[in-house]
Amino acid sequence: ELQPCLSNMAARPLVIKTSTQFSTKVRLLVKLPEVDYQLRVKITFDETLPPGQGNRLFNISSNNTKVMDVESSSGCLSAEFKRLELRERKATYEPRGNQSSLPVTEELHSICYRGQLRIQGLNIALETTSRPLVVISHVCQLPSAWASVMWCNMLTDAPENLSFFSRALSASWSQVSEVLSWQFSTLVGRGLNREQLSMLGDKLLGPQASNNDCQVTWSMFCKENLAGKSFSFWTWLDSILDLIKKHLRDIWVDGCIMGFVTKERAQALLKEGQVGTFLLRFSESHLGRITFSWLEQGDEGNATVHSVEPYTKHSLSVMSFADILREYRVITDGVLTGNPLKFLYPHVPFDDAFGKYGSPQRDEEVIGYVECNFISVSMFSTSRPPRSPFPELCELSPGTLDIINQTISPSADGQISLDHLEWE
Amino acid sequence: ELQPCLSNMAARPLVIKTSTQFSTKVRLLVKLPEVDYQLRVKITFDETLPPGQGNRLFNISSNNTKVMDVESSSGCLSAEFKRLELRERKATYEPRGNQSSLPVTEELHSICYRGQLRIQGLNIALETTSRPLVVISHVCQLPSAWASVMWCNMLTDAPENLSFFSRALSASWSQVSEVLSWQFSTLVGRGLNREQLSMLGDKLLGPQASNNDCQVTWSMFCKENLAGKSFSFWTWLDSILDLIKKHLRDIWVDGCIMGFVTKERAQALLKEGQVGTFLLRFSESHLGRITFSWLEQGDEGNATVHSVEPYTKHSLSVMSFADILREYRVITDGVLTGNPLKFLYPHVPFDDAFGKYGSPQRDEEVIGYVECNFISVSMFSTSRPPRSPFPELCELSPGTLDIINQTISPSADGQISLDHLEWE
DNA sequence: ACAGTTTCCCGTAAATGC
DNA sequence: TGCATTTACGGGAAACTG
Repeated sequence: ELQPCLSNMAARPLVIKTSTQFSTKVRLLVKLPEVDYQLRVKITFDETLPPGQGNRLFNISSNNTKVMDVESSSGCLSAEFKRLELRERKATYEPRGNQSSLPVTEELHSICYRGQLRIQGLNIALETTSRPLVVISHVCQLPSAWASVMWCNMLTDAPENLSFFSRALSASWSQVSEVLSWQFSTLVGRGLNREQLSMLGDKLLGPQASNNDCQVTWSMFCKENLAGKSFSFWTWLDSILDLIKKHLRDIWVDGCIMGFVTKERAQALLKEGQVGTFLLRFSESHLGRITFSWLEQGDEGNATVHSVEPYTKHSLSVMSFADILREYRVITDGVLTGNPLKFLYPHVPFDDAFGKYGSPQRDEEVIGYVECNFISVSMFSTSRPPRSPFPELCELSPGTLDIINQTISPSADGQISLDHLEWE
Repeated sequence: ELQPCLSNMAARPLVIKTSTQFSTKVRLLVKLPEVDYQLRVKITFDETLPPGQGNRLFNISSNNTKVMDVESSSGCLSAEFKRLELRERKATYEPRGNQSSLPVTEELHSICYRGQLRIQGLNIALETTSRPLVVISHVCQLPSAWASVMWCNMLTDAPENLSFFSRALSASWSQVSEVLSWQFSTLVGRGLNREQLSMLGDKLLGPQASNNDCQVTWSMFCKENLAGKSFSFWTWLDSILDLIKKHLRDIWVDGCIMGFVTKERAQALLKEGQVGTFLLRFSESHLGRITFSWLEQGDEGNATVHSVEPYTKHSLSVMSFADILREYRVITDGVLTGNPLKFLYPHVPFDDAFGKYGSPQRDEEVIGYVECNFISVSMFSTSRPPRSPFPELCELSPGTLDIINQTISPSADGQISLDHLEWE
């Protein structure tokens, strides 16, 4: 009865959330003579799953049988199953948590499609299986689930290997980087360039290893925390994909965001340019944040690079990043100075890069009110910094602090002292 | 079998959302001799509902039977039904939308509690009914539903009157104002004072009528739009309750928010005070917003009152209102001037009122970054206002505008011109 | 106690019904 | 078509569960 696969399917729902609707489609790739028959297809979930592995079990919602129709676009037979839903089958007998059990986002599942075709006296069984699926119960599991799907599809063509992650294969950096760039292309409309990928490779493997196209293990990619951080490489990168998707799509597509560049390299690049040159970078120490760094004139000819505290998704929901950049101001000792952001690295005048992202006109007149906006400001102070821009002084006694303040205040300006701080 | 009610219930779930869990409790108010019996109570939904009214019908989730237990606190018998859920029974036969059908938030329902008690040879049927309930399918219906519950409980003690809203009674303003103040007490921790209630009464009925304790109809309270607005009195008031609950609780409880005061009255009050006096008012033209108004020195001795564009829930989610007030700045012709908010009306120095609401310490040091905050600023300009604070000039030809500007700019400062604008 | 996982439910958006 | 009402589901938080 199990014939070689005569049909195939458009793999779409690679990650499925329980209690959430999804749909799937099978297509018959063989043209049949136009005779009078019905081809009824039935889907089942996890038929081929090896039992007793401690995997979760799911019931698929009822509408699991369909008659294939002629698809108008391609002319071939297809069946689309809509409004399907998975619900976990709480098995009291076979508890989860056996020895081997993987995290849920590495547990692979599949949909099986079966049809019976009776033609010219022959009885042909048609069957195919979806690509591996990951089933999650909450969107917060989606990044990990997506990583599994990516990794698995990158390294194997065998849809039936549902225990891939019990011993996940490694991938070469060139494979990984291609997949990453492709993710950016498809999800946010612009891939990653050589410099951006090189920074990512260094981050994942270190500079030597990524040049030599070393192997990236699944664990390095998705499970181990980055050095000194509390999140993995993919968790970090995915948080940035999400940030771009929600708040930075336009300026990302236009290439205004260098983004993947270390603090050291950003500093070096900016120091080559003229005062007022700036660039946009994703935070490496926090998830889903972006900052800008710019070159500011110090008072003895030695220009220094500053960065603002990175903006979160929530900040950007109040004000677009382009508006934040346009309206950014520094207040030094209570005096408002101009916007220090003049040239997007290397030499693009601010308005050439960001002029087109005008803040949308307010939808209604607010007659009678003083108009009021949030703007993003940094307070610099030459004497008594409001929230201790001199963290190393905080532990000193008040007396000592007074002496230091007195020493600093006559000659220094606020920006010089910032020179001594590290920045990310 | 229908005996007089021997039991009563703690009415809690006055508004129930479909597919969302709720619980309810019945208590037996009569002490029974301690004999060996079980008192089993069953709940049903909408038993007493008059049929054929076009009302929606609901099924209550299964756990509808319970044995009463002795409650440790009171010593009386009670049964708590937990994890109940309503789901609409889609009746294909009796469609909704009959002649009489009310909006869903005015459709009253009830839970019926029934017990059978066999004691000393007697067979006693116990029965009681909940207070009227409103069933909604989405939280956006909650304000209207809550209004119905309030109104109905204010005007009738008869729980069985489920068609109350087919001809809703009116209430006197004194009844309504008591209920409103009580809403503020219980929901946000501080009721409404005489001045606040008087403003609300004027808004609802006009000044004469509210002084004479006129009648407020259900329609005026909840259905008709306020004059010139696109929302009803209750919709507006509820949006403010919600704003306070989520973002202003502390300063509301401390009485820092005058809140309910018309623009004219605020203006008059502030003009009595010294320059820098300010007060906090809820927007009357938009839902769930708050603004501040302050007295600013004009340049010819005639102080004027300004208000900023009201803040929304979303604005306040970025920065607390106390912080917005503390950091508010005016920029006049590119020059930063100090915070104009000095004294909370009538005479409270800013820090005495708001000093205690320090912005919470940032949870982590952001070493190496220039600290950066949003602050709320207004740009005043003496010559060319950026986003037309002079709306009445917009229609003039550019040439005329130039002439006017030239006339104004030498002597005027930005604040004088604002004097001519209405403000809310 | 705790981490991985699921459930609960508000609030935005879209779909549906009348 | 427009308005009233419900459904869908992301995301924060709480509950669950070994």
